[in-house]
Amino acid sequence: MTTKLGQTLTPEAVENTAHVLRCLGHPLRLRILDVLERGRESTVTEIYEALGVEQAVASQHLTTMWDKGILRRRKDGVHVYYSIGDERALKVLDCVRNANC
Amino acid sequence: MTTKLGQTLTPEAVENTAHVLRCLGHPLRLRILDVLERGRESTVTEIYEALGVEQAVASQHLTTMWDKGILRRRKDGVHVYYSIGDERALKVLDCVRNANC
DNA sequence: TCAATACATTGTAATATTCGTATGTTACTG
DNA sequence: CAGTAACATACGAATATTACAATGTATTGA
Repeated sequence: MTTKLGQTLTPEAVENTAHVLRCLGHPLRLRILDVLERGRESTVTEIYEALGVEQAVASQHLTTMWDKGILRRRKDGVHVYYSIGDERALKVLDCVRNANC
Repeated sequence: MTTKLGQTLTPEAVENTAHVLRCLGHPLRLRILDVLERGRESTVTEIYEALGVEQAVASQHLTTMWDKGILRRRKDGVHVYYSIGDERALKVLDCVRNANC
């Protein structure tokens, strides 16, 4: 017989990891991270103008990433500042992009 | 004015990265990686039995990951042996799972 | 209070994913 | 060659994602 193949990961851990990775796996969301990576903090307007997309689309993706804990957000008057809220996201990007991890 | 926010990543790099991450972002595919991580190499039968899913479903996901270069496959007679073909996949998993990256 | 700016949310049509079933293909065995 | 085991593929229904347009909400300033 071969080695017994079991799974060590809990179902919750698997689901959670899958959600985060799937969330990162979208071109626009990756570009948002790219912008935030060099700008540290940006408003929604800065982001959607930099990326050349509809305001609503940017807002949707930002909210999605905020829901997953990937982004952090801070409200100041009429502006909402987004920043990276989970350093693992950047690590993941480095892994896939440059293979230097 | 604020700092000009441009994007340094090429569209191809973004698309490629997104595809890989999205591919990893599926519970069953993560569990497949988990099996392969400890077993080094497994047949389709071993995998779908270990995970308790339909043979066709496992085969579909395995082929998907093979297409993306995440898995490697080797045919030996009537068996097809799958193994991890891109170490970055494991690094990404470590990042998201344990945050030790 | 009115208007404008900055974001978020909702509704929806187009598209993509995923699973299960059925069917094909290939390699082996008798 | 017939039968079977191991995998892959094709197809369809259910579901999820996405972008866009429209609308809602909150904050600020005149």
